[in-house]
Amino acid sequence: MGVTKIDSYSSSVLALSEVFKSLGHPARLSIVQYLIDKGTCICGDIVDELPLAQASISRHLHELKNAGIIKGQISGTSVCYCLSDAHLDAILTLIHSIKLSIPSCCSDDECSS
Amino acid sequence: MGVTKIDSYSSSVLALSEVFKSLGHPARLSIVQYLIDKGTCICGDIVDELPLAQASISRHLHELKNAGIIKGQISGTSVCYCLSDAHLDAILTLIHSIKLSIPSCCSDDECSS
DNA sequence: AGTTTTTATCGTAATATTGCGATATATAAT
DNA sequence: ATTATATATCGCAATATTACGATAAAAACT
Repeated sequence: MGVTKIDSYSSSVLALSEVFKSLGHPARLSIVQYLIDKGTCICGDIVDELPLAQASISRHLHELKNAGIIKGQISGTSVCYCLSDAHLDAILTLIHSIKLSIPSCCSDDECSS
Repeated sequence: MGVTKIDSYSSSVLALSEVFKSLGHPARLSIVQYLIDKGTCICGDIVDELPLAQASISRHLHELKNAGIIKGQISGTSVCYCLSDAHLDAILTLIHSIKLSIPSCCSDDECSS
């Protein structure tokens, strides 16, 4: 975060900004989108989906879990992740709202024009 | 953002994550909170509110404007900023929802316990 | 026991962010 | 014209983030 004067803020503002920060990276947002679409994932699913090494995906999953966005359940050798329902509705609403208002984007992915 | 493989993501995901990223810093979130409370501000208002130099506040305002969160209207020697109404409702809902679910925080600021 | 599969963690290099002082710019007031 | 007020930008140093390969850890299978 650079030279952030982190101790100058209330814990409420800090906690809130952590949630936003965790969603403020395209890889982590892609993971959330994947979970919105598919419901659950294991780390390997995302490794297949994004052009990042397994170590990097694991770190991003860890950060999303830290921020309370997702939760993981150990199942054999793998860990099954899903969206934690804490802020889920609000996050979905915001994502939907923002997507609608991004002029350069059509429905889901790239624009042809 | 570190060594981000930024060209591997759709413009939709990139734009969306930019919005989240801009809210993911305590100073910028404090500015948004100020605007929720008071409606408008000039740069100097925030300089009085936060323990940051004028140059830093100006940069944060610029980033919020860049992300489409706020807009500024020149008025004499100062610039009057207010929340842009694009994602406003959705952002308010999310902030409210997250605040409710932060266990260590009571109503607005620090907890006494 | 050894091997495979899956995830997590460590160390490190590359890059981004943050914050500040100094300075530039632009309007308003004297 | 000069001064005051308000904001923006530049250059730099300090710190944070990101990504990777290598390796560890832990369960499942042979």
